[in-house]
Amino acid sequence: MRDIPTTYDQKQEPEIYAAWEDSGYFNPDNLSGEPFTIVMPPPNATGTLHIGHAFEASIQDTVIRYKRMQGFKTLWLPGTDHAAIATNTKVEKILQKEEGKNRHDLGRETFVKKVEDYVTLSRGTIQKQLRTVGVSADWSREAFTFDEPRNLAVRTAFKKMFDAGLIYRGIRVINWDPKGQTSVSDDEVVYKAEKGKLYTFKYAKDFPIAIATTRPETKVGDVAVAVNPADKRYTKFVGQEFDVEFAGAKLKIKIVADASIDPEFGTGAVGVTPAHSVADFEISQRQNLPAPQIINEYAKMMDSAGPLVAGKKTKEAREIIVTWLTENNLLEKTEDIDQNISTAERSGGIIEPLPKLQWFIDVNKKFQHNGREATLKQLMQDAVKKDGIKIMPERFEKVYFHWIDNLRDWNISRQLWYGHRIPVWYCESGHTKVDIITPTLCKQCSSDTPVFGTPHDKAEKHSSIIAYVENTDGKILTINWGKLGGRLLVGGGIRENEDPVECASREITEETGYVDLEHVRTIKYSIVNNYFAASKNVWKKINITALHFRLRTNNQIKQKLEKNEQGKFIVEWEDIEALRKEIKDPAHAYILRLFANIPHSLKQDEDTLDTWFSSALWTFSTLGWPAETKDLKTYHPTSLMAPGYEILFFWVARMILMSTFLLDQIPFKLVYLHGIVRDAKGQKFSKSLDNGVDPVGVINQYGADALRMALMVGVGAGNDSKFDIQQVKGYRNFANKIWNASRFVLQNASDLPSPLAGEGGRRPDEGLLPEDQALLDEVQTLAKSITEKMDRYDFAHASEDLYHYFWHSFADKTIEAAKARLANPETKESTQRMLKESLETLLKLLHPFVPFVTEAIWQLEHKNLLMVEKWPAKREKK
RNA sequence: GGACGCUUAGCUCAGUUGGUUAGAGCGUCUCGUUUACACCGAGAAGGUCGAAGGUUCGAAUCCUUCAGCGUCCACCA
Repeated sequence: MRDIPTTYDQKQEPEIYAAWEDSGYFNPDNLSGEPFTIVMPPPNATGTLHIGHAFEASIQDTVIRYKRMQGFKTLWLPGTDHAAIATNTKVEKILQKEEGKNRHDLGRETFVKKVEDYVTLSRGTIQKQLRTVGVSADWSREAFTFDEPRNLAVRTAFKKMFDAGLIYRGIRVINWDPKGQTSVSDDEVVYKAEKGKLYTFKYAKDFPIAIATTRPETKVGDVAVAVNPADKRYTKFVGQEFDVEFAGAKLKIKIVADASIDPEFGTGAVGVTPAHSVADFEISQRQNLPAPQIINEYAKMMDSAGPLVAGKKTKEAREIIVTWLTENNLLEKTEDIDQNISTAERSGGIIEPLPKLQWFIDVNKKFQHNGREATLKQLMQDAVKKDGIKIMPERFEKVYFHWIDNLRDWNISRQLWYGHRIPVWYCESGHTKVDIITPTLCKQCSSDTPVFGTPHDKAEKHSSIIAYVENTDGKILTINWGKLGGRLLVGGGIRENEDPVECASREITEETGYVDLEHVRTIKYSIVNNYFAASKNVWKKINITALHFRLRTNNQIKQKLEKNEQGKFIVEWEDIEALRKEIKDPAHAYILRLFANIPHSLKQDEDTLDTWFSSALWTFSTLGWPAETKDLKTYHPTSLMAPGYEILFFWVARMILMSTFLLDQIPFKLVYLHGIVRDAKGQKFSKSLDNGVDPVGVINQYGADALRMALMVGVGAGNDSKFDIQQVKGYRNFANKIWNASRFVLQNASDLPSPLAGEGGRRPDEGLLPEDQALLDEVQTLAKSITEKMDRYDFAHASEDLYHYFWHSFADKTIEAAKARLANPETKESTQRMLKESLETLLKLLHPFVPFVTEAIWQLEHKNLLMVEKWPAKREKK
């Protein structure tokens, strides 16, 4: 009898995980076969694992493990999200609480540093927690939405869209969040039902038309009254202008006819407040009306609102104006109504529509795409209609199309400090520069003022600069450029570990790689950001410890560098003064000009990008884009995306937009939308309810397998589910059942000669009694049925079937019946073989769902990992 | 206002293209300590499938209407 403990101890899970991770099989470089890719929806870098994460991770891990066993080259790429707005808000709160300061007290740089420190501290917590769930993700490829490679992707994407005319800057009435002090996109606005009052009034006694509003305080910003052109009651007034004195403000109200007005509603006339209502702003554009702003970013009335309310909060102003209306006998009616107020999704602040200069992505603009005219909306529609993206469950496809139909231009700029800075620079002369790399000079200006010497300048003609960087290993990587004929030469074929002297000489003598100043900036960008252009499309990360310059005349290069190391000096890149001191030779004057004689310096746009802009690039920015890396070619389009349905618009739709536009590829083939995990009563988990469950605590108590089963069994795509700890307990018992059934088999079949069926040696059916063969056939039938369900992504039933078969057929019936047969020498061996083979097949089938306990058992008998065993049934052909 | 989803045993949910006595888990009850497991086994009770009407030889399943619950979208001043 083998000595195996009578209960499965989930405390060994971390050890098992370590064995998987150490095996290298999380990394597809160590696997072969057709690629199968999932890029993980990145949890917030500052977050901690909640049940929803555990659920999402379980789904993906189940798929990945299944596909890996089936022989796919599986990549599951993990990462975290910088979640600009959420993180920004979080740190501001901490700052307020601990130091009583706001971000402006610190200043941009200090604040951003503080946020980054905070992110560094908490980033990684969630990865550690994900490991406890058992995720078999390739940590070597881990990405962050706000690291350098992703920043390069963001800038590249922005520039490409800008160049295509799809990104524009303009003044629009946007959703302003006074609490978070930023604009937010339409999707980040959530409506809350509230009781409100509808006031019907006239601006002045002699004003001919009454209007209705729920926000009297905005009426001091009115410029017109709009009526339906077909409304006979008002036709005679259209075109007239009235000067009115309204609540202390002098207004000029024009009567205009606009088809958007519903004559049936209220008085059939609308007071138009262009600056503080999206709909009114549009009317004002059509009717050529001004848009005076009367509410500021802090939701306070501005001086332009008139002396009666200036400086007051909107709520106070409302009361003042209602009082004023009453006192002046202008208020005709006050009705109680149900209305929706707009709030900011993250901060909860009440949205104040304000006119602001912002960046937008134009979703309706036509552009050339593959020789055809298209809009971004069309690209998004086609991706699902005909380019092969499948959404599960299917009903969400309808939701998706409906969303696209109603989509307006996407406001992508945020007035936050933490996030990808908008890659746009402005110079004093008013030039705008959009670029991937950070420019230091205004190209338009500098083209008027050459920064380099003339081609005929002999001294300059024969000089060159070599710059090289040292990495931490003391290895030298070179970046060098020289100057020939007044043009700057940059080494195009920079080689790793190449001797700087050799490189410089080679570059110059071969006269390769003529480039302009732009390329110098590219190099500079790469150096500053620790990225090194090893060749045209390959970016390598290096650790720069020092940046060196050597100045030598061309013909002396080799000799001097070999012999005279005193020529070497170190400068800070931007430290022009240091450089000036070092460069004494007037022959190198042009170098000074390169750094010092800057015609117009550029200032970067203050705004940052909507966090979803960088998230939208996630499927390919994680694979190396914009470089055409091997990963990108191998793993994109990805196979599966499994987010919650609540981010279908925020994220899934935007990934489709970016991928189809930038790569001309769909980002993924299948979207499996999962539902929300609620508490046992069906309520959402929330801080205010304090009903949160810590999955790590659950795992510590009952094991990851139990948690995973509880989350997966019976939960279909798109369905919300309820989390009950009783269920987890039940599946912990199941894990123990697997353990003990296995224990029985191993203890009773250990004297059986290995290897077993199929693995060389005897044929599977050789010498098997018919009744045992029948049981094996039954398991095989199950394997087939499970495989079918897995291929349909029907984990709800696959897991349930396995649970049921293992417990109530294999354990309760097969094993029970085997007890007598094992005692009989006639039937013993056949029974042993049947038991062992059944068990092995069942363990394989169970592994994607309960990876730990199955692996633990497998390790009792095998050297190889169950994780990479072959799946026991053929793949469904499609 | 528009769209979608749900309503089946005490609870949580399955029920594929309509086909015999409607299933599972948990819970409840009864019995049981047989050398895999009490984190167990054997067994039992428990449902006129939200309501009404229709199609059909036959409806939990298809159609219509209604009710309740829920979600998303739009938002009218």
